[in-house]
Amino acid sequence: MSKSYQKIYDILYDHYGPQHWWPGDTQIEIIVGAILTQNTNWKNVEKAIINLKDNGVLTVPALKSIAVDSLAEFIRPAGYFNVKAKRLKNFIHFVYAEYDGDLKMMGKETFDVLRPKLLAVNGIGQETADSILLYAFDKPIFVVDTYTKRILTRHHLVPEDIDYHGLQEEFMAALEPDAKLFNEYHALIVRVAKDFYQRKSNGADSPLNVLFD
DNA sequence: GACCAGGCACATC
DNA sequence: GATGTGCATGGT
Repeated sequence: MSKSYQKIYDILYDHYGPQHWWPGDTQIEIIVGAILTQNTNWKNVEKAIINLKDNGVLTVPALKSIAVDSLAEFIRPAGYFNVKAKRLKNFIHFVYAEYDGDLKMMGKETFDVLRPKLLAVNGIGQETADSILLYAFDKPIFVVDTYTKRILTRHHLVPEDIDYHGLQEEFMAALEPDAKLFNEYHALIVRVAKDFYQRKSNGADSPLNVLFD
């Protein structure tokens, strides 16, 4: 095992235990959440998801039928609601154009075929694509986010100017290509980050602060 | 009231 | 190719 990626994982897992990610029950709920959480607090996303559920819109066909303006109103609490409504629509159009509206069919694609297709959808960038691949379709790909970069650069494990792909390669070269491991690892990183910033605002301290310092 | 939150696309130089 | 900006709500 190169560097200390496994060690960081072990520290986090021993402290927090399994995170049971993604916080969502169905594939479409996971995908919608992945788009809505772009640069947005998860609590706000939850409010939007509840609106969609309560109004019976959290299905692929319902998202196809609903007018983009109505959709935007439902997801208002998640912020950027106009652009995100369009992004959800873009994804749904893609599912119908390529897979006849069938996520199961979509899931049969290998991730090296599916990833570029997702990235071609306007509004789906690298992190969103990888979140969908890993958490909705169980494909073994490591999801990188701003927390991941912050932890590694502050440990001087990677250069400051490393890009998304470089960072992803770091983990995927160092770890077994296991969807379960990648799932848990990313979730733990988000968990420790939230935990840290909350404690920081409370003025408390923790041994895990070394992960951010 | 400023600042941040599990990004992304697009404009401009 | 690098850097800047709009998108927007809700919690601290």
